Amino acid sequence: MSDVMAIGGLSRKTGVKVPTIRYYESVGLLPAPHRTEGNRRLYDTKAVDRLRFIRHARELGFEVDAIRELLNLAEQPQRSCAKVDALAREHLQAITSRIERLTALKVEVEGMIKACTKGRIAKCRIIDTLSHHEHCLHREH
Amino acid sequence: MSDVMAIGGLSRKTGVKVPTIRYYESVGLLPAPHRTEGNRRLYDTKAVDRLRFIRHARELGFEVDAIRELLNLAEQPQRSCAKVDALAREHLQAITSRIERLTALKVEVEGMIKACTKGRIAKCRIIDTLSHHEHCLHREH
DNA sequence: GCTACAATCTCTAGCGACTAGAGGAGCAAG
DNA sequence: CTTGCTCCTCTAGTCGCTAGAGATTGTAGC
Repeated sequence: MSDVMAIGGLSRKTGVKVPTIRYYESVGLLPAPHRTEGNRRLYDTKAVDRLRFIRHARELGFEVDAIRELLNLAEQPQRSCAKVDALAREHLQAITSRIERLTALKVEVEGMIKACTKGRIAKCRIIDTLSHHEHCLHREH
Repeated sequence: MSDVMAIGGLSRKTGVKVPTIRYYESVGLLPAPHRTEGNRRLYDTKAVDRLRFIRHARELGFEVDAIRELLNLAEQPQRSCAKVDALAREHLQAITSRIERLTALKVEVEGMIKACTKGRIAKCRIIDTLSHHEHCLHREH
């Protein structure tokens, strides 16, 4: 197995699309790799690991800025991982509040749909609810 | 109470920012209003209602395309509201699947954080988990 | 060596739903 | 009359990519 590959090889190994890899380079998640004489990017297995890390963090919903920080931290093995923990907790908090918000929306929309009597639009409870916020269970959205 | 107002008045009455109102006009959610001689937009109470409808639907997470459809339907009171019902159900489905996905992420991130022993990054379970997808509970994210 | 064709390069623009800012004109109050 | 607010249009930025144009490089078959 060759441990040096072009961008297409890296793409196949990680499942990350070629333009996305270039994008990650442009935003500083991946370092600019060596190039061939013909100006093509050459990657080694370290790049594979790093890209898998990025990909996995993205799948878990971490934002690019957070991933940049995580990558920096990962390169300083002797440091305390308190910062890493904090970043993860921050992310967890963001996920939790998104879930809460969506759940509240779900309740409202479900209520709207249940009220629908499948009649004419003139009497449509859904249209009506959308027109009048005060019909909502919660005012805070 | 004057029933004709400039864009700032409409903004104050609905809580929608001025540039957002102009944006809604540009994407066809609000019709182009009459103008004064000095080229300023003039709105009436119908615009207030329509904007409140838009705003409320947005707060409930409906996308602009769906809102455009809902507004068209709302203008045809004699039609059956089956389409409205379908749009709402579609939206509910989207909310539900977003919640499911986020809940799965939450479980993973919580697991990661719990595994953290607050030591050095070299042994950090969070960094480790991010590096190795196979440590995850579910493979499908 | 020559010819296809695939892979890669850079650059620009698009998505959705706004938001921010520049630079200029209109308008009411002091 | 001038200050200061509101309004106008236009452009560009946000986020994380994705799609495409047009040019170049590399490779496989003949």
